[in-house]
Amino acid sequence: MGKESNILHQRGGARGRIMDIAQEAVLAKGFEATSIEEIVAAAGITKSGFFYHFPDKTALARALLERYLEQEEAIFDDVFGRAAELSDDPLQILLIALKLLAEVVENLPEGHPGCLVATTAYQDRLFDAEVRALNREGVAAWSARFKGYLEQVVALYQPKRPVDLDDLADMVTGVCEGGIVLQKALGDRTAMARQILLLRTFIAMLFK
Amino acid sequence: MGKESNILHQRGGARGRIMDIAQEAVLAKGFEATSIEEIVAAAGITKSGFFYHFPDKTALARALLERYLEQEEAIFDDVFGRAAELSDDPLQILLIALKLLAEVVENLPEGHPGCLVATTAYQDRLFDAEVRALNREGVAAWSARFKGYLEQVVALYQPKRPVDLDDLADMVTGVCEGGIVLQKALGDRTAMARQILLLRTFIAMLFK
DNA sequence: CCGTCAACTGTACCGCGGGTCCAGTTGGAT
DNA sequence: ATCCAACTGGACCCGCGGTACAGTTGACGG
Repeated sequence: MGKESNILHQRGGARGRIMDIAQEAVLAKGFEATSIEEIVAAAGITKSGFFYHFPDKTALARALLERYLEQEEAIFDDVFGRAAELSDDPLQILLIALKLLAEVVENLPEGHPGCLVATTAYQDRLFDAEVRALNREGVAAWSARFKGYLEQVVALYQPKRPVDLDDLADMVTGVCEGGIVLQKALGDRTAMARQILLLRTFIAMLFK
Repeated sequence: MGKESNILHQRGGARGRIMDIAQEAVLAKGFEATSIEEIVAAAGITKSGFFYHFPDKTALARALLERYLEQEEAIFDDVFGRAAELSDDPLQILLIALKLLAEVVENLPEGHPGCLVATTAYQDRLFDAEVRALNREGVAAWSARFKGYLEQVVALYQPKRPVDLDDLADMVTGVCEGGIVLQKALGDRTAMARQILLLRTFIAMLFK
């Protein structure tokens, strides 16, 4: 039968399109509420096409989370990489990176669409141990990254108050996640960026 | 404290039980994934019994959110009320209240079960404008409360850095929400309390 | 020019469960 | 004895996840 020609169809194949559509829907409605039928309708394929790419719906969930974690790592690599080109001082790098992160988030046209880690955490009884482990390790990797930067900071700067570096590293993730919830609940697309910048102020205050 | 719902179990009947069971499931699986059949099975009633209490599933969502917001207001009233009995200084009251809040959260046996506001925000396409408005106003009310306390603080204490009071008020909510996500994702029931205490440290640092 | 393979389509089917409708029952207060 | 709130019972529709499998299409290598 004649293929409906959408330019998007040609680029990247159906698998990526399925995942893009599914991710958007999952972040707005939850995983169970996102039906395979609506995904394939929006992707311009058939149900059979879906099951060619994913053995079942849980495989889609796993693939979404894996891809999301990779994308986030890439964003952090980019932001901290750009920050490291602008300064040699670990504290400055961290503060610049947080500024850049706030900018990245603010420049998203519709605001941050939501974090798959948060949705997964709030629906973890839907998923198997593998997906839950993936989520746990994803967050742990973020915290480990931030803790690494913080350790470089405390090697040079004495914190004004005693703080647990693990908690502070977790707070970077936590403020992002909380900022997204605020943004979605309040319908205010600038909330997340403002929360990141406020955390940045606190970190600046803590070390100088 | 949630004891009222237990009383309701014995006196009133199934409505409170339905809501308790539904809330636990919604916070662990999402709204759509929580089936009416599992709720009524756990509550020991029939499907017809459910629809006697709620015209449809969305009415359950609205009732859950309304009750949740009231319960949270009661917790904040309690925590800030107890804090106000221990000091007359607005900053001390705020710091004591945050400490008490961390204690309340830490003493929950299974950790914080999750925030309905966050689940609702992450599934808002499931709900109508009324539920979304309820969620927005609930968060706005929390922020307004915290901003009120902060205004009393800045009337006496000069912040060490310029901060937007609205953003700081939002951050109390945001850190709680982010802390819950961390807790769920990491499987660490102490994460939320530690995040609240770290925010407390930052606020203390900001004002003295 | 042919064969192969990946990437699908088309069709038929199953079972579960959300949701609707409504008629009937029960136990406690008045 | 009556009334009503709080249910029960059962029939029904349909959307959706998932299965099964045969057929189609177009690019590419030999």
